[in-house]
Amino acid sequence: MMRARAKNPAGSAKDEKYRRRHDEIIDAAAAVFARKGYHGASTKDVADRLGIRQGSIYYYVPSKEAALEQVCLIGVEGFLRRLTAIRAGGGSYTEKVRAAMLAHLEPTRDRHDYVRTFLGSRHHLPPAIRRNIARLTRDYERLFESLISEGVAAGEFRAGLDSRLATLGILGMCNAALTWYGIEEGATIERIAAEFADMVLDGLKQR
Amino acid sequence: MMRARAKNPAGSAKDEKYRRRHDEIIDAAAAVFARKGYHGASTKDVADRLGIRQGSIYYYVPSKEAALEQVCLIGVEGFLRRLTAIRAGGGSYTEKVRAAMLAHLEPTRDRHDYVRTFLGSRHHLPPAIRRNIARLTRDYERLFESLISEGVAAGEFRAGLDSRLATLGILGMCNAALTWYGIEEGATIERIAAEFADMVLDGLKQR
Amino acid sequence: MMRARAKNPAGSAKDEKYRRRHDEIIDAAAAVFARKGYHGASTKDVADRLGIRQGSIYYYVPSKEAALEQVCLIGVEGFLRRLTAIRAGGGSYTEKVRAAMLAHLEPTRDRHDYVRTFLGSRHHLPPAIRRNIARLTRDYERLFESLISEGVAAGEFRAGLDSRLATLGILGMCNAALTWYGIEEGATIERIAAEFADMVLDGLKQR
Amino acid sequence: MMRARAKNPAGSAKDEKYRRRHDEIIDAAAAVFARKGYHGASTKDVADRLGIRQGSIYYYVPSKEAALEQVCLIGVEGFLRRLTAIRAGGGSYTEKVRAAMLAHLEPTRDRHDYVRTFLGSRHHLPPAIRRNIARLTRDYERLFESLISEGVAAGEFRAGLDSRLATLGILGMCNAALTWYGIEEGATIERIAAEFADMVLDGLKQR
DNA sequence: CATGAATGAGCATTCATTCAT
DNA sequence: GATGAATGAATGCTCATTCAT
Repeated sequence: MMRARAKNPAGSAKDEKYRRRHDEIIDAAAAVFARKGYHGASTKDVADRLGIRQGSIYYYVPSKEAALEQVCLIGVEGFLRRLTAIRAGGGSYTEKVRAAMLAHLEPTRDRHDYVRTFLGSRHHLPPAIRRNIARLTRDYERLFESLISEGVAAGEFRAGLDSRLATLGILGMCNAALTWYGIEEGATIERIAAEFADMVLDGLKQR
Repeated sequence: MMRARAKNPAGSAKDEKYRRRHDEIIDAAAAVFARKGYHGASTKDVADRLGIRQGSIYYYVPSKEAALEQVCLIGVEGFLRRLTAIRAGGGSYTEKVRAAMLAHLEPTRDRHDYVRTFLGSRHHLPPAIRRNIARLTRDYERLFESLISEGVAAGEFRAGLDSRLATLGILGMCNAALTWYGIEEGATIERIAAEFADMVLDGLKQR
Repeated sequence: MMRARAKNPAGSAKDEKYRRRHDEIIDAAAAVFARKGYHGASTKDVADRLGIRQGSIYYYVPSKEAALEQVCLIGVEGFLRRLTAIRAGGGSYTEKVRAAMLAHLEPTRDRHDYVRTFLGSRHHLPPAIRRNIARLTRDYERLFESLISEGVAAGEFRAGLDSRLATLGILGMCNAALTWYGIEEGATIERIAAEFADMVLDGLKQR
Repeated sequence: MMRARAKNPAGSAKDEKYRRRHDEIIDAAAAVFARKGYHGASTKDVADRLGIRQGSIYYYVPSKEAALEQVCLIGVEGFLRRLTAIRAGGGSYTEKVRAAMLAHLEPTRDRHDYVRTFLGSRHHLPPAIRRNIARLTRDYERLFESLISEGVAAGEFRAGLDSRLATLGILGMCNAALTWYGIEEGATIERIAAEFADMVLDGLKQR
């Protein structure tokens, strides 16, 4: 997954310790970026969170921007892979969309700060990397959209459905959960996923 | 409406010119805050956008933070009022939710940068104002939620619906449009509102 | 006394009004310089004190520095003249020193802010003017000192007295009154002058 | 003594180096505050004096205001303590006042810039600290005054003496020395103290 | 006569980054 | 392996000053 290191002392026993520290720093960065935004957060905030000195970060991460990149890469990781698997798997389109929504929400539980940072700060990445990540996102959206358009083609979803807008709507709905997940009481990922899926699949109305 | 001014020399004829310039500056601030985020934007960015010098801003706005406040206040303006009117008006709950979704999306068209800044940067406001605005937001969400829970009570919406989650989902879905409105081709506010309303009210599935 | 004007519209009837406004501005400047110090005071402070706009000051005064100069000139005005008169007048040296102390203190009552500004901010004047004023001060101190050294020569004051230090001590003591005059209750200029004169002339001790 | 540090990494060997640099910076601040006044001095002036960059100061001192506070605290230090000792010690009131004057003047020799800054810039301190220091000053003046009023009560000083004015006069006289100490040739602290004491205790006049 | 509007230089402060040790 | 110390560029903001109207 190409997690570049600042100054990677070759070896294997010591390397382990190095990697651990490195990951702690990225984790702290994710936490403060998620809370304050990339520009609102300082490298000192990150260092303070770990009880180390500001300069020490640079032994593990070459720059603040690189830290953002690494956080974002972890933030997007897996989305595409899992959606690909769902699409390839069995079941109706209804079941696939439901599964896709759950799959989209699960990282919110497991890598909350990473996904939040990705969503909120990815546009502060340097152009090259941003474009790289934008491509991943686009591919992901297209894959999601194909689930819907194929469902329409198969006669399972309503004809005339704008699958692009539907995709953006569903993903937007799910992404919104990042804002209040952990704050709204009793809202587990599973409940959110189920409730949202019921809403968009069957509608709010009484049958 | 309380759009406070930095130094407003009393008067009325010349005052008009002052107000116009003031509004231009707030408008420029909304634009750059929306694009770069509050902390990613500098007062120089705002000044450059107007072809004036950095310091000149301070003739019209007392601080960057105050500019954010003014932008956010314009950003939230009207949401509560219009939703209150919809709720008090006639029609089924289905019609009301549909109307509410359109009403929620319209400011995206008319005050795009303001609403985006409000959504993305309001948590950088000084505590006092942030709390003030948080209250408005909470009231708005509750009002929206009441539309749904009353729809359930009236037997128009599904029993067992979690009206809180439904509200957060619908609003999140609509807010997501701020990200890509103006980029997605052919996606007018009316189409987005209609498509989203169809989706959550009737569901994606074929009947 | 060479009170330079910014743009002096010739004439005589209107000139009166101009001069009045000019003097008001200098007076306001003296007040804020005395309270906040030259660098701690802004031209806006001066304008606010008169209810006029910041820029309007420049119609009457060419610069902040020039305002300081004018305030300082009024602050020193008269000291030398009156001390010269006292020295030329009759009476014992004791009486003359006593009179000189009162004369030195009187401007504190009548032009408090001017004298305070002079004492506290004169070293912020541009070199040329500062030197000019320094000469006045030196002449004044020498004149005062001559009163004492002549008193010694006449056998009226103690032999061995360091007249230079005595002068600096007496003037410093009087100048200190500027700090608390108007605050210390019941301390009129006359009482202060008398008390200080008693102290340095006769000493604190019982005879 | 409470000489707070900006960021003091615990330790003891290296800490010494930090403290030394910190003290150098405070010393430079005292020097430029004494010469230009708090508002007339810039942090760049302080940095230039040490041959470091403006921003580097902030590694040692949290703000310009904090630097002023530290300078002032060093400036007032010891005055109260030493006067208390003099009062508690033996000797006549005449001897005590003489000793007090010397004690008051000694810091002028040893911490010239600190005391000058204290006297000239203390009113620019933030209110909380200013009040704190004002209390110290008041206590000091009262203690000094008690030396005089008790001397009167003991019949050693003239009856009818206004001990408050006498105190303010004596201290003002001594403080004036800050202005010219180091400039007036041959005026050592001891000579100044002695001459001033002779003047106020015995008077200028021949017996 | 005075002002409204703007400027440009300077200021205190922050911050990502570097590097000798 | 990590830090203490410093830097330099940028940032928000203030302020004396100017000038067309």
